[in-house]
Amino acid sequence: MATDAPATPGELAPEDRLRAAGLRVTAPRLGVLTALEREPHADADTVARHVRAALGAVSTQAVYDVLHALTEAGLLRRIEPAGSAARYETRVGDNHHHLVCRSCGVVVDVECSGDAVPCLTPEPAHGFVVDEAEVTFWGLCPTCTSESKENA
Amino acid sequence: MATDAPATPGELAPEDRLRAAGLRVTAPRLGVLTALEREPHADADTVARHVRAALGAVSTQAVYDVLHALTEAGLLRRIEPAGSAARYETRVGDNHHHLVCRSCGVVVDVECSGDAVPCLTPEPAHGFVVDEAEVTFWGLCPTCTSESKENA
DNA sequence: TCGCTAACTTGACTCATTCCAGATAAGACT
DNA sequence: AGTCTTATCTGGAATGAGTCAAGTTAGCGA
Repeated sequence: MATDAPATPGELAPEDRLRAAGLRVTAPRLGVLTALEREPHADADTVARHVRAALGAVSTQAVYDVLHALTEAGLLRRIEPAGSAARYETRVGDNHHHLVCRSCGVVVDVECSGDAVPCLTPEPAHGFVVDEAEVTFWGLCPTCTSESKENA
Repeated sequence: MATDAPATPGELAPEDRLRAAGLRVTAPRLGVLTALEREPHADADTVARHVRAALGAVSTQAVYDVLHALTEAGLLRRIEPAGSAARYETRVGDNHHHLVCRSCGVVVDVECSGDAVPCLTPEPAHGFVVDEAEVTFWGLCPTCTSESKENA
């Protein structure tokens, strides 16, 4: 069997992604990538805890530095749902959106409906040069829905 | 001429909107509503400055309380574009979206393309009960676009 | 006009994140 | 292997947005 198979078929392993982006391969960086593959949409603190569990001591600074560097390099995408700290994910490049639970804050990916990009261009763009359309769906996750029913 | 005509035709004056929502009419609340009608998409701090300019001393806490109460009551809508503090607007009830400048942070309203609501329902909602689709367009405003051209 | 209660004041406090700056460690090109 | 850089570490301090708590003020219905 292959060692360290990439999480997503067709994608490079963490190490190779770093190299491809012209970044040095370091333990904290691999740790951050691995942590986010294991738990997508984690915030900085959660990532730090994962990385520390895997590698031992890693400074908070280092985690923030890595998250910034990888986001800058396009290996991570940073999302910031209203009301929660910044979260990161390794799914980049595709146009997917997010579904956020108002109650527990959990975030799940949703594909952009259909294969076309529906809302990518607002009609009269007010002179803006638009480069991205971000769609966030708000609601209640299955767990929180059933919990609120119980209390009703 | 009518005194204190509502800002939007067909809408109630700030005072009446408060009463209609079952809220007490107080100077800070009227100040906040007026400030946001004058400058939509202002953050808490900007609102506080406007209100103080109009009324004299008003505590920061009062401004936050008012913003929360009015948001709760449905008189304000809170938006939180990534990277900036929470902003508020008095346009509620209609399904409009936002265009945010990556450079200067300015926010402008965009109508939801067409009259239908395009992206309101993600297809397989993963069991979520979705109640809102928030669309944010990112780009450069006309001013920042021309400035970046000059430096090129 | 009175009194109840919602709304406001003050001030301390949390939390995520950033900045700083010198010292150390470890990739990677030669 | 050696050197040059780029990352990371320690750890302290600062920032900005927003919250908590307890006491005071004032809207508004009776």
